[in-house]
Order: sequence, then structure tokens, then C-alpha cells
Amino acid sequence: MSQPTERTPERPAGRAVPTSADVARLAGVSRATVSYVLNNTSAVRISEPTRRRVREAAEELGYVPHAAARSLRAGHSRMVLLPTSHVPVGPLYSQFFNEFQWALRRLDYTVVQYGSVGLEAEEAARAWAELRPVAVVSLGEVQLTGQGVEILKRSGARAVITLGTRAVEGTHALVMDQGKVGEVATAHLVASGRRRIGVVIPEEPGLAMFSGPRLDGARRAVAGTGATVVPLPLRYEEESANELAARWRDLGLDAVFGYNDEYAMLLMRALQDAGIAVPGETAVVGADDLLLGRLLRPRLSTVRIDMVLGRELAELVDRAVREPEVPPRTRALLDSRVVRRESS
Amino acid sequence: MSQPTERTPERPAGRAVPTSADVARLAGVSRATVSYVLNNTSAVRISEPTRRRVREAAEELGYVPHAAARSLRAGHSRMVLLPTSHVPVGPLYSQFFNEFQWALRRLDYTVVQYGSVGLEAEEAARAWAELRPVAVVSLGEVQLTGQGVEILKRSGARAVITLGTRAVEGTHALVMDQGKVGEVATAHLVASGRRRIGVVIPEEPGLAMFSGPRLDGARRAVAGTGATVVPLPLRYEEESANELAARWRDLGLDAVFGYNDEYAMLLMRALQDAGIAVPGETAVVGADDLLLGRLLRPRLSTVRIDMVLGRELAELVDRAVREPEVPPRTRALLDSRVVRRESS
DNA sequence: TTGAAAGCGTTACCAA
DNA sequence: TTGGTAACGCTTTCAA
Repeated sequence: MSQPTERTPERPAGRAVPTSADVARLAGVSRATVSYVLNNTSAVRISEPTRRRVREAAEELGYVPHAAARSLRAGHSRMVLLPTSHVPVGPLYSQFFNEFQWALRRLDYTVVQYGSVGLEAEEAARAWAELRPVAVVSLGEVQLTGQGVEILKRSGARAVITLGTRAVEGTHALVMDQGKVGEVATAHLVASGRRRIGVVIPEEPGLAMFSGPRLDGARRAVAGTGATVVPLPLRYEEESANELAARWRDLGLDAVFGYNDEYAMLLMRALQDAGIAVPGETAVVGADDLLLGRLLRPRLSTVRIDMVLGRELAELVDRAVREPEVPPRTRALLDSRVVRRESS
Repeated sequence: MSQPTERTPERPAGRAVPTSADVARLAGVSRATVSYVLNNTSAVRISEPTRRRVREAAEELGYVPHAAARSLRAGHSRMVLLPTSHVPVGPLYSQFFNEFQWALRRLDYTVVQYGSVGLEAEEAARAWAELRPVAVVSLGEVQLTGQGVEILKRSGARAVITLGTRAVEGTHALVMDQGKVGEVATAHLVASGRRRIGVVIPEEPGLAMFSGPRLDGARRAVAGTGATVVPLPLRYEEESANELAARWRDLGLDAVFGYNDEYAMLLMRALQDAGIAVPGETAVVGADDLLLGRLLRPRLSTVRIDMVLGRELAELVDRAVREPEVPPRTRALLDSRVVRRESS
């Protein structure tokens, strides 16, 4: 860039942000022409010399269009808003999420994640609505209410998609059937002849959303089999696991579903240290099929969760935006199956 | 897009998005009054009955202010933009990140994460600049250039903060000294009498940003000691680890720094399965101090990384926004120390 | 081929 | 205490 001045102060107090009017002035044309050139408007034909002058002027000024002004004028945006929060999630979920974002970008949407920690349902919906997104994809961080959905739709959102453990009225709901995770794990344990089955409930906040349905699923699996389910609160700390292991024999359990691989690994180690044979005396099953679970001895049995592809979800969003009249539907988002290794 | 000149209704058969003008009409007042009431403008006093009428009208219509229009009018926003991408990060980083977001929110900023996967430096800077954020905090997903920083500042960003492995010109740079992680790990191994030290280099994309500096740090640690460093490419798969373990004795290594706990655990298991005693024949050190590392036998030695608090970083952002004339500085963001367990 | 002007939803200034 | 009005930056229709 040509900076003829010897000293360019970083931030001259008066330096304004260049607008299309500045570009027009420098190029010696009107603002309309600038817009035509920079947006490659095909309806209008601009001479090549003019185009070049405009482009050079824009370049020289470092002009960048103002998204807010543009979408204000246009009356709509292509922003897809994804509320985020602090729910600790595994690599599976992260990968899905990234693929989803990438696919949306390919469909020419601007993906914006909005940190929504600590917001209540309606408060959150209002905050999101201020940005006038064309679609909101809520991954369950904030429990959206029908009221909140109404606010969003009234403010122009053409699609509200919830991706959670249960359907929300008025939205395209994608249900992650967390119950099934607990169900297949527990059914597997029952089928292997286990009768008293512990189910780990993490005490860490934010996980109740997943652990509750998983426990319910476990209960469904034992219904009518004579086996029983015992909830086991557990913090993700060695001390907590050791305490639990110390009273293991009093609990009289012969199997445990560890919520996920991490909690399962923690508990399995504590059980082994307490002299309880795995899987001999107690079977252990995790979930998520982490690589690390295969490194323990015995190798950890697990529930493998197959997520819908991020690309598919992106296409669903796109369709919902283009055809908002299609009524929202609820559909399953993931499938689960047991991968039996050595710990069960 | 060539569309017929016929007017296509933007919002088919639906009521339009309510604006402050609609609220004013319903309440029987002017738009200005609506603005005063809804923003609690203290400079103007509005009678209580009027306030009530306005509030009720807004409520009835489900009015939500239009953030773009507001910031267009105001000439500035309080948006802090955080580019995100798919770099796989550990729980330590996530926790820091969430704390940071939360703290920014408390300081009344709107935190927006912008999915920037696959964007080049300048392209990305331009995309971010379109949103006219008051500050950009780049966590290193996209290698920001001086050019990119200039674009952002010209478009009104009052602070650009980079949080990466090396400083970027013109920004408040917070350097995560990844080199030190490798340095302290290797120094520890050398001090324990190890001479030929392997350093794992993950083959997964996106990690080079961290692994390169860590390897450099390891080299610094052996300089002048007579010990040597050997880079060890490794995929995060059992097969890859087993291959590496199979030719371990040919490599003649007596220690390895495993990049982080996960790779270290993977490799340690492969070494043990190949009959190589840990730490007797080969010492292993990871990094991140994951709980899972403590579950293996021997317990995994590790490098504990202390991150700066998210709250501190949020305050730095706030200060940089309020006093943009203060020259950008580079400062260290994290400190590292070895936690010796049993594997070294 | 280009330009003038309207208007998107807000808010701040100045009158009434 | 309230209302009219201009302006923020952009796109688009209409006119030249």
C-alpha cells in the first residue's frame, strides 16, 4: 500500500471508517455505481474503466461493506444463529458441530454463535431476536419455550430448529434420543445376565440434560425383566470414585452403566483399586467409544453413538428457510448401539 | 439473480415484523417516545401513563428492537467477535474460553463467535470487518496478518487481540508460550538422566500450530546437555502407535514427550504392549494433566499448564476498547510446570 | 452507462 | 412532556 507519509499514527482520532460514499468520491462516480460494481450486479452494465476505478478506490481506502446497513436495507439477512453455552461435550459432538457450520457456510449462510450462558428462555430468545437471524438452531443449551419460539418467529426467523432431548412446540425438532443410549447399554447388561445395575449420574452441572433421559432409558430396559436400576451420583474426581467404590459391595451391584467413557473409566479404575474384579464381579459399560477406553485393561465396552451428519442438518436448515410453510417435524437425530469389548 | 420485476411479497401471508413505528401507532405516541421509554432514557421525562401504554403496546406486538438498525444509528456496536474453527482443544482451553465469554457478557459486550473454517487471513479479516465489531479476539484459528489487522482497524475495530503462539504486529498479542511446554517436559527428562528423547508430533491437521513450538522448546532444553531430540510423527490411532512401538528399540530412545496426555497415553499403552518397560526402559511425559492420565499404571507424568483467567482477558479487552491509544503489548498467557507421577 | 433519491429501523437533537 | 426530523450506510428503482 502506498503510504507516502513518513509517520502514520496508528489511530488518528479523526479517521473515519470509509463508506461507499468515500469510494464513490475517490473514484469520481455515484454511490449507486459503486454498489453495482462491488456487487457485480448483472442487471446493469458498467464500463470496464469505471469498474477498475471503483475497485482501485475501494482497495486504496480499505473499504469493507457494512453488513448491518446492508441487511437493514435488504430486509433480511442470511445469519444462522447458534446459541452456545458451557455444556462440556465430547469430540463426537464437536466434530458434528464443525461439520454443520462448514456446510452452512457452503450454503452461503453466515454462521454466528451467540454465547448464551446464564440466560433464561425468554430473555435469550429476545437477545437472539435482536440480531434478526433467518434461522436459529438451538442445541439445547437453553431450554427454548413455545413463547420464545413465538418471539423469534415474529421477529423474522423463518426457521427455528431445536436439537435437544425433547421436542419444542413450533420448531423443527431434532431429538437426540439420549434415552436410547441408556437403554441399549442396560439391555446389553441384562442380556449378559446382570441383575442389579448401577447408572452413573454425573454431579457436574449441565449434564443433567443428558443423564436424566439416559437413566430413564435404563429403567425402560429393565422393565419386566426382574433386574433393577440404581442411580449413582458421581463427581468427575478420583476421590468421588473411590468413595463410591468403597461402598460398592454394600450396594450389591453386578454391573454399571458409567454415563460415558470418561466417567466409566474413572469408576472402573476405582473399582479395580478396591479389589473388585471387572468384568467378573461387576461389568462396566461406557458411551462415546473414545479411543482412550480401548487403552485400559480390560478394554472398556461402550455405546457407540451415530450422529446425523452435519451436512444433512445444514440442508434441513436451508430447506426450512426456503419453505417456511412446511410444518415443523420431529425426527430422531442419533442412533446408538453397543460395542462390546472386555469390561462387560 | 434475475427475478421478474413483479413485486414478490417478502413475508407471504404473514404479519410483518413489528417496528417501533408499529408500537408508536398502537400506543398513540411518536417513535421518539417509544425509544425513550424502551431505553429508559434519563434525559427525558415521560409520564407514567404514557410509559405504561408504550410498554403494553410493545408487549402486545412482541416488539424486539433491531440490533442492526440500532448500531447503524449509533455508529458503533459492542460486539466482540471471536473467530472459531475446528482446532480440537482440550477441557482446559474450553473452560478458559467459557469463562472469558461469560466475563465479557458481564461487561455488557455481545459476544459473537464467527465460524471461520477454511478462510484465508485477509478474506477472514474482511468477513469479520463487515460486522463492524468493536473488538476482535483471535484465538489463533486463522493466522492473522498485519494486513488483516489493518483492515479490521480501518473498519472501526478499536482492539484486535491475538491469542496465539506468536505475536502479530499491531495487535495486543497474548502469547501462549507453547515452547515452554516442550521445554519443561524435556528439561525434566534430561534432569532424570535421559539422553535420547522422542517428541511426538501429531499428524492430525490443525495441531501443527502447537506441536512445532513444543518441539522447538524441547530442542532448546537439550541444547548443550549432550542429549538429543527425535521428532516422532504419530496419528491418534492405535495402529499408528503400535507401528511406532514396534520400531522403538531401533530408534534407541529412552524417553518421550507425548505432545499431550492423550497421545502420551496412546503411546504408553503401545509401548507396554510391545514389552517396553515404562518408566524403566523409556520414560513418558504428557501434557494437560487430564484426570484420565492418573488412571493408568504407571500414572502418567505430565505438564500442567496454567492459563490466564478468562476474566483477566475480558478486562484487557475492555481496557483496549476504552483506551485504544494505549500501544499494543505482547505478554505471556500461560505458564507450565511438570507434575511428576510414575511414568518418568 | 450513470446519477438522484427513497427507504430500511433507530435514536438524538431541537421545537413545540 | 412529547413530536418532528435528520442521519447512520447501503441497495435499488426510476429517470436522465
